Amino acid sequence: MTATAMPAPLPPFDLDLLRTFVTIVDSGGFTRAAERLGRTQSTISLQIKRLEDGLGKRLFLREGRGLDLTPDGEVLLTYARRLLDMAGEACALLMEPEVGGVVRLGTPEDFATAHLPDVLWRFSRAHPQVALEVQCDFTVNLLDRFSRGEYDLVLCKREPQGPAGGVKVWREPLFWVASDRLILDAGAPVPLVLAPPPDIHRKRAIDALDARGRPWRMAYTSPSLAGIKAAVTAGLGVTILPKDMLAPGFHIVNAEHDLPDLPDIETALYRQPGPLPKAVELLAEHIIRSLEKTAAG
Amino acid sequence: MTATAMPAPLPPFDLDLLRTFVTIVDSGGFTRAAERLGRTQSTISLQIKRLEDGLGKRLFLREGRGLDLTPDGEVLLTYARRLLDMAGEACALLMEPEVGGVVRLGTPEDFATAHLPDVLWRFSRAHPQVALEVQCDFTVNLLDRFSRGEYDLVLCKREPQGPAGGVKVWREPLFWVASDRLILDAGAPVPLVLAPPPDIHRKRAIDALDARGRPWRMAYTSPSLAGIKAAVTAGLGVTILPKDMLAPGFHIVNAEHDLPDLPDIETALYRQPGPLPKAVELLAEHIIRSLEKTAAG
DNA sequence: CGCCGCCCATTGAGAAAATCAATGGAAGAG
DNA sequence: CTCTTCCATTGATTTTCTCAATGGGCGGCG
Repeated sequence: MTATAMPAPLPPFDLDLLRTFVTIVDSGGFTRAAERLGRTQSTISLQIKRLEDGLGKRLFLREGRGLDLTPDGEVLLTYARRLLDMAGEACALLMEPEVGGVVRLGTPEDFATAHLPDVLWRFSRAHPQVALEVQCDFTVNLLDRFSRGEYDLVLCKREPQGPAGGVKVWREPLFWVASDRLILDAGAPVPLVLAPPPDIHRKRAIDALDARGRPWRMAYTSPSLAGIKAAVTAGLGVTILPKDMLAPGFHIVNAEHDLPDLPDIETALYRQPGPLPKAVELLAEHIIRSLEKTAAG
Repeated sequence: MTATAMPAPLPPFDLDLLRTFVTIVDSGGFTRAAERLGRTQSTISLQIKRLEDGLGKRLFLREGRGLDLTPDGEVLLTYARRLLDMAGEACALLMEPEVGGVVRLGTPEDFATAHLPDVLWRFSRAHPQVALEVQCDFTVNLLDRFSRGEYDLVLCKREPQGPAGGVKVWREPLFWVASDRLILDAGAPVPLVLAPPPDIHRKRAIDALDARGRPWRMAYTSPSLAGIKAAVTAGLGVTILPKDMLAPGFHIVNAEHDLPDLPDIETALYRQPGPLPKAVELLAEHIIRSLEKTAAG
């Protein structure tokens, strides 16, 4: 799935050296750090020399008696701690017995189709003992069932300035789309192809048109993304979709038909409050981390 | 500042090995990875062996032709990528010329007093060329001036389910506190020691008492935390504070005087929209990272 | 003022580890 | 069946890391 990446630029880092580095800072001296790490003092000294030479930056100010960090040393220190923490975390996770259990995830159908397959595939490979129960539904239903505890996690669409509490995992602009077959007179009501009422896209579309005073009519209603795409392909009307969910033959027609711009759609991950089973935490972490790389601000 | 930490548990990680590992995954084979990394194939093979032996886990399934990751390998892969990314980021930051400029930070006074000194001290050591301009004010004023662009960053108190957009950096419960000297009849109005009107604590206290139908009177008003503490110490009334801000001689009197529980107070960091100067980004990152370790959920 | 102790830097030798080139074995392609 | 491809293994070579010993700077203390 991942494209071949560059061979990595120049990371001359050695976690052992970084550990020595933070140990020195925490214990307040080369000699004490040597004791704590079970090495000789000269080894510590050389390790720091290696680190400094590799970076081309001095890390400590040797002012006779006391040790002091240089600005660069201070910067490196925070990263060193984070790197060591993360390494320890990874290690702990790997040493742990395989996680198992069930995770119930609620998500909008379109999001599941567009962005989740790869994410969930990777997760299930990493944790084959975890049973995933993914259900697709409308945002309002998702939130409703979530509040009744029927899901451990839900992904929900929300307004860019929507309710807090969740972690934003995705954001993208929405466009009006139609196929070539659509014939639309400038004066006629806009034929809409949308999901039935509790759908957030439906609300978006109608609100935007009403705000502009543009007449519209509901041409086709389907709860599934496939149904909507079929209707749009058939030229029955226009719908709204994010850019990367266009089917073949679809075009963005915002400009062509003078349709109002739509606010961005934001998807957030919500988890049940309180302590959660390991498997749930892992999936939540995984979803957030997997999507944060690609999600536009 | 940081206490001597444990010597680190069991860190058998080598970033070079991890880089080899992800390169294999990305390029789809030991041999190709060897070319890309400028090593021989046998070296790659031994490096993976080292990784696997060190972890005591197999990372690849060698099924004749194709390579496949084991579940453990899949887990390690995500961590390996994150570790390498972070190392690269650290490297890039260190190689960059020293950042300079001015950062204007707005913050509530009590938060600045309790949590910021160490955080800002470390930042100024890491980036001595950055001039920090910290101003303390009430939340409403902070937000107001922030919206006029007078601050690059603001820390603001908000309700646990407050407005989105900021990053939560702190959360803690609030308590009613008083000193020994306070004499309070059960029936008499509660004497309050609070900051003047645009203060969020003031609103909290009054709302909670009103909701309970409990009479109160404003006994003392001071815009500064020091003034409030002085008044409470003098026994003039009760105020509300987070647990770790109690002055000597203060006690939590929620139960003793049957005062209503208060919702948690949450502090969030807001930054101006759009691209920001490097120094501002760095300080924002630094504040978030420094506080996330200690902040309660 | 000068001695002593503490702490970090340096040096050279020895030990350990990583790399390489070459070879072997297993599995798919033709 | 043969040929190619790919990973595992082996032994020699080179590099790197560590150690013990020594040197230099600085402050405390007599």
